[in-house]
Amino acid sequence: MTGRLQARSLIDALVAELSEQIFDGRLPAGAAVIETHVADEYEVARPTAKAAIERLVGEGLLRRGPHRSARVPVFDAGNVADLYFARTCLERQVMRELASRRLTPPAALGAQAEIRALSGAGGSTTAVVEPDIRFHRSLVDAVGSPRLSRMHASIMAETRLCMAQVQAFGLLRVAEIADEHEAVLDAIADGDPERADQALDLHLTRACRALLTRLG
Amino acid sequence: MTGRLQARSLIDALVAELSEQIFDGRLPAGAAVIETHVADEYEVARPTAKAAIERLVGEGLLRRGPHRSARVPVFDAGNVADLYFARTCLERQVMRELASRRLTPPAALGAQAEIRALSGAGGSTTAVVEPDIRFHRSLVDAVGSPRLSRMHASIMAETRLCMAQVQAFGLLRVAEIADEHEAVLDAIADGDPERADQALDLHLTRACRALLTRLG
DNA sequence: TCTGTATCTTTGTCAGGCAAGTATGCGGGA
DNA sequence: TCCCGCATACTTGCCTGACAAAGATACAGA
Repeated sequence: MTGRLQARSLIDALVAELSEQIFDGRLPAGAAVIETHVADEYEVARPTAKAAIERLVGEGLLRRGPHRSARVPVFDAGNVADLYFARTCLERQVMRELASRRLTPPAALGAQAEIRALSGAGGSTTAVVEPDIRFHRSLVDAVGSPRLSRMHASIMAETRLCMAQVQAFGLLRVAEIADEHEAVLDAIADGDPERADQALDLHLTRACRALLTRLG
Repeated sequence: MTGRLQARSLIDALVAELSEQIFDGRLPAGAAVIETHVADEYEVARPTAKAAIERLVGEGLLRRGPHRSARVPVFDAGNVADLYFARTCLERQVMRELASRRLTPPAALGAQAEIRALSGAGGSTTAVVEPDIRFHRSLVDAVGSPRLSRMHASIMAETRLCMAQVQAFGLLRVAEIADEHEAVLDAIADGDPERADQALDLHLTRACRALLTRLG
């Protein structure tokens, strides 16, 4: 948990703004993010824009080579597979750890409850993305490792971008997601690392496969 | 594997130089790394020094808050524990994966051979650090996930810094390290994920415990 | 002793500019 | 017609120099 008060520098604000544009598609896949344009648009100096872009590159939300403008990454099949492989790697071990401690974090339960509610209401499927991410994040955070949380956050940022890009909302039924989450939580509550591991693996494998079929 | 040819910008060179200074202790734990000093020392402009420092902060080799100078992090017990926890998380899953594929990368075998040779010669124990890191890195790289390799590289950079700081060389016998590595490789070659997982867990747990006892 | 203030250090951000590298379009030669 | 080399425009890498703002420090006063 970061402090309640957060000093936001100009660069921080720019990073946040650009992130949002990337996530909601205003900056489409493959679009060039040019330092001078950003600087003009937000009325900041070029070094400020540059720093923000470099930070986004560091977080994986933008890619660029030397002397080339940064671009919003386009996810191909290999990229999606790698993203989910890395994510699965992290989260499987986390589930094992949580199960061996029988630790079901309240935040995860809350997020799960929200997803359940959405599945009943049959509301917009895009609305499930946010609590879903929160569910996974709260599980990872529960093990209490700052480094692990940081790595996971980075992976999830990319995941979110990937989902937005592939327009993956509606590919999976909300009820299925809720059921799979439930299975993970049950296994953790039972203190069964092996089952928790497999339940999570199934959950992510399905999600990944849905994305891959959409990509062809 | 990155390309054979690498365009090194000034900032890249600075990052490399500062990294070395941090690793070999010329910049001791807690030392402040001040933008203007770096700029003067290497005869570059302050923005250049700033960019290099920010990159090192991003890699975890320096820490800093807003309006405060960057500092070489000091590792306390909690920090070491977290570092090894995150590392173990990653590597355990990797070993499982490699074992299920029966994949023993040649680079890992080479590094292991070097360590064996050192254990026979009874040479300087500090010399084991480099091949040891190479051993673990080559295993992670073998799964072929760029993201995973990147995360691991970041963790290992911190690990190296931590070991240098605690002066952990000589805490463990080279022969023991070699034996533990051998156990991991055997389990992978046998296609036994469970055993590979546990062999690696033991290896890292021991290393971590050695560091922790040194810290008191 | 504690507190408030003045000063110094260091970072955040800016403006403007030159050099170097990359992409693009055009014209000439095979 | 197609391919190759060349000139141009665009973009980034790095620079100098500067001012404002935030932390750190030391000192004087209550």
